[in-house]
Amino acid sequence: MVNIYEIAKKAGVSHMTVSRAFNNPELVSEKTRNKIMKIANESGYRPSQVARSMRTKKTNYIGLILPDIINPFFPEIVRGVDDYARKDKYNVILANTDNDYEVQASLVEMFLSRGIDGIILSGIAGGKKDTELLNNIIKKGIPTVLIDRYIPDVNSSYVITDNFRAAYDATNYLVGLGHERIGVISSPQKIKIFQDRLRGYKAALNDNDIVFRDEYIFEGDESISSGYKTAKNLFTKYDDFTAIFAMCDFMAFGIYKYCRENNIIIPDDLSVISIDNIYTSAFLTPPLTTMSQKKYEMGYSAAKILIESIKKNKIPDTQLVLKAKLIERQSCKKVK
Amino acid sequence: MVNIYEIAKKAGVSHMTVSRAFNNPELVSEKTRNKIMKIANESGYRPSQVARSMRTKKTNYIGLILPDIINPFFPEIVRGVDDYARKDKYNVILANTDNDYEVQASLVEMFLSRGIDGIILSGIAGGKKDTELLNNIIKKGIPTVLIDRYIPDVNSSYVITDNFRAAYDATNYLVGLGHERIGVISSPQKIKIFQDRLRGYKAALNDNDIVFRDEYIFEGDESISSGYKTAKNLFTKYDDFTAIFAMCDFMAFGIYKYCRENNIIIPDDLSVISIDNIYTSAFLTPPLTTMSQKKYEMGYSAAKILIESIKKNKIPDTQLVLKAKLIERQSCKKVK
DNA sequence: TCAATAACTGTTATTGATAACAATAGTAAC
DNA sequence: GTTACTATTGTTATCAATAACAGTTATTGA
Repeated sequence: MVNIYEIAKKAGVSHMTVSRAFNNPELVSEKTRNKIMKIANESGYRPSQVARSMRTKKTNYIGLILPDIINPFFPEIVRGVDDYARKDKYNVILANTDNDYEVQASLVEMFLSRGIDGIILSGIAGGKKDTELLNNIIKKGIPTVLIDRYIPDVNSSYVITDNFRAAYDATNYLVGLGHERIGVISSPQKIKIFQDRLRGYKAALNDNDIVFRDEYIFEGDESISSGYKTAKNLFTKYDDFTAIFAMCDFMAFGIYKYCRENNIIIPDDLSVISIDNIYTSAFLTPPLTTMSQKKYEMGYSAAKILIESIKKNKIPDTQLVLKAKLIERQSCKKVK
Repeated sequence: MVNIYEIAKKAGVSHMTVSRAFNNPELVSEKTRNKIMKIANESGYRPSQVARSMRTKKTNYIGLILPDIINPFFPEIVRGVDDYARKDKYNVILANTDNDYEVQASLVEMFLSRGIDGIILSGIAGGKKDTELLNNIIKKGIPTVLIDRYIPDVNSSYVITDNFRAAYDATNYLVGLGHERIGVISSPQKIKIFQDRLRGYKAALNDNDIVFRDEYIFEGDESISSGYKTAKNLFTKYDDFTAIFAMCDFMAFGIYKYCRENNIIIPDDLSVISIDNIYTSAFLTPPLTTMSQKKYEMGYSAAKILIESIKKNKIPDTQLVLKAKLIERQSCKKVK
């Protein structure tokens, strides 16, 4: 690859003038600039980002760490991040962790060593070690934004859904259809945002004078298979639920599977509502009614918050809470 | 961030010894090495990848260009790429193009300027400009591997499914169930791999002494909505198909939607088979019978081919063809 | 005991850009 | 004609590492 000195030589100027022609064109006379640009084009010259990063201490890379891109919750987030980032000439380094703490930690090491400008962490679990890791990153002064998670006592930026409200609205919708016995297929309660969803469920019941029962809560792990298993548990213990509130679409997929295999007709025998609205939920039979999370916007906003703070050279401190929206399809029905 | 000189100073050695301790530990005495490593750890020293890249002309980055990560065909590929890459300490830069040629070209520019070590191109359309772009990259000596595409007359590496065979097997499976009037919802025939699929369909008909009819082919664009529209076209023109072969799962999703809205029962009234096996196809009602493409393996192998060739410092020249596998679910039925 | 060799460690140059400061030329004002 | 200023361009140092080569010990064998 041709470098800045060769271009300078061909154009009969110093390399600094070439550098300026690219980075501060207003400092170079139009005539010189045109000449330089012409020669640069002809020679296929491109300023080396590596050399530039060496000097400026900025790489224009942001790291995006998530559990598993195969989970359909994430691609839209990734797309949002990439779209915003590229507008500003940043590139996204994607990495999957499978929620493995060691992997997460080694990725952060790798990113630091690469001098990336900021990190977006999606779906970090929030245990003790995660908290420690996050604190460490923040202490090092690397701008970081969380997506779909927040960690109490850690002062970091994040973008989340109003989870309390989403669960409240979902539950309220079911109650509005006449349901009173509503089971919950819950995501792990050790994670803060799922506690918020449970609180939303409780609050909605309470506001409708329905008694909350702890034994109606069945906890899974966010996978389809755990939705299936948990539904099975639920139905072996009780057979009189008229509705289920699942905390994520994936677990609703598992419920659908269980119901199909056991001749439980959705929505005639059972209403199902969940939270997420992943891309294929509309194509289940019946199409899934769900609280749509603004996944693309979460990614887009997180990238915006991150990159703006990188440019201002300060740690981001924005907390953004987005509203979920009820997508009424056909998995819920009025109870007789 | 602390640099190599500070570590050298603290350890009472030259910076080269520190460099060697990290890169060629066998050249440094155990005693010195341990001391250096201890000090490096305590100081939180990490060799700067940027400076290293500056000198070695290798960045350990690979670029992954694809149309749209939201399309469920791609996440598994991405996962495969990332998994292989990270084993070898490479990181993946992800970028979406929406099949826009300009975006594609500017990404390639960006990647070149960043000095990435290789490119994986997934789902490149294959028109004249794409061919030109690809030829350009190859001419520059940047290792490149295509996924799910190959371009005639361009001598590049690729990883694809045996598309002829996949379509042949799908069609043959339908014929085996007694179907003779089999419509095709086709992906764009300007793309080579889809021509191969059509040839597979024809060959299977031919081998079973069924006459091929051009007017049974309806071309869509790989989206769900085009599957829907194309199905509509098909059913307004004909009402006696017993089966449809869709060239991708997404278009099968569209067919399902059309059928649900028009009281056509799958598989009683219509058998549907397709190619892909994206993650949620198993959760349609009825679960979709489809030829599973080894998406994860495609990504993994492409990364392997690419990175191995990067390490050997030569252009990759491997063409890998993977077999698709029939996943028999419940969308196809014996015809009476 | 000394030369030859092996095992380590060090010095200097280099990578391709930008930062900081220096210098020059040209123009306007006095 | 000199000064002051602006616009433009140039020189040198710097960023943090590795490459290439040079040196220094330590060890071995005759």
